[in-house]
Amino acid sequence: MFSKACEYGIKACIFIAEQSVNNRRVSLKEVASSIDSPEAYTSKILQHLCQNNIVRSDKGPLGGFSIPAPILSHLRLSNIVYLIDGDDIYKGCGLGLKRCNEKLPCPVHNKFKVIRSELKEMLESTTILSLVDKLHNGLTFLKR
Amino acid sequence: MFSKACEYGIKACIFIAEQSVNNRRVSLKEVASSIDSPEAYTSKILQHLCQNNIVRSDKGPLGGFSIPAPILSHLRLSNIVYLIDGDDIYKGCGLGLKRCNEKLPCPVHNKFKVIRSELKEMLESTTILSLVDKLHNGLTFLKR
DNA sequence: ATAATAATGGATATTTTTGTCTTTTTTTTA
DNA sequence: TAAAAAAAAGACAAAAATATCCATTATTAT
Ligand code: FES
Ligand code: FES
Repeated sequence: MFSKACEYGIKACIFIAEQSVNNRRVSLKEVASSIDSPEAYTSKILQHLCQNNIVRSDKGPLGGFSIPAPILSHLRLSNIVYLIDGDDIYKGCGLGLKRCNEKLPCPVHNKFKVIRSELKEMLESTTILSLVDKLHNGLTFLKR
Repeated sequence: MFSKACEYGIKACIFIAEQSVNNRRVSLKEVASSIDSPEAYTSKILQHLCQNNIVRSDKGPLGGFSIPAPILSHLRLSNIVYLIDGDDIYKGCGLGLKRCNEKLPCPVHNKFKVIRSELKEMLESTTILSLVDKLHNGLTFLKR
C-alpha cells in the first residue's frame, strides 16, 4: 500500500509527536530504535520531512527532532503520505493507465475509485494527534 | 496499490478473456500490444498465470493464450492479485508491522482495516467476465 | 521429415527502492 | 576557544522490481 519510506515516515512522526506533546526532543537514534527502522535510512526520511516543515530539527547537543505544536495541531496522515509517496494513491489509475479518467476509464475504474476515495478520506481525516493518544495510552504499538 | 506485474496480469487476463469469449486464441504479441506492456516481461507474467491454471497456453502455430470457459466463469480479480502480489494487501499491516494483529495493533489499524476489507471484498466480488462486458461494449479501455 | 510458428526457460541487464558509510556543519557546554 | 553532540549532505552499496535477450521445446502445416 505505502512504500517502506512512507511507513517509516508515518511511524517516525507519530513517535516524535508523542514526545513533542511532552516537550521532549528526540535524537535520530531514539526514533529509529523506537520504530524499529534502519537509522541512516530514517535520517533521510526525517530530512525530507524537515525540509517540508512537517518535522523540526535542531542541531547540536540538546538538539533532535520535534513537531511544533502549531504544526502538530494540523498534521494529518495525508500530509505525510502525499509528501513521501505522492498523489498516485489519490489520483492514479488502479491498472496503471497514464491518467485515471472518467471519460476513458479502465475496466476497474468504477469499483476502484470508491476504494480510493475512501482511503483518501481516511488519510485526510486522521490526525497524527489522534494516533498519538492511543499510542500514549498503550492501546497501539509502533514495533513488532 | 498493485505492482506493475499485477497490473499487467489483470489487463492481460481481461484482454485474453474477451478474446476467449469469442473463441479466439491470442499470441503474446497481441496481448502485449493490446495492453501496452513490455512483451518479454508480459511473457513471464503469463507463464506464471499458466502454471497456476488461470490462463491456458498452446504452443505452435494456431497456439496462443486463452482462458477456458470453466475457469473464466469463476475467475475474479482476487485470484490474479493474490497469485501475483500475495496476501499483503489483504492481511498486511498498513505500517509494515510484522503481522497485523488485533491484540497488538499499530496506530492506524482500526482505520486501515476498514479500507483493507473493502478492497478485499471488491476484489473477491468482481468477476473478470463482468469487466470483459464493459470492455467489449467500448465503455472501458486497456491502454492510454 | 522439414520448415514455420508460438510459448518456455534461463541468463542477463536496467531501474528503482531501500539501506549504509563517511565527512561536514551547526550548536552547546566546559 | 575547544571538545562533544547532533543533524545534514553526499557518495556508495545491496536488494528488489522491472525489463530484455537468446536458445530450447512443442505443435502445426507442408
Ligand atoms: S481509469 Fe483506471 S482507475 Fe480510473
Ligand atoms: S496492525 Fe497495522 S494494520 Fe493492523
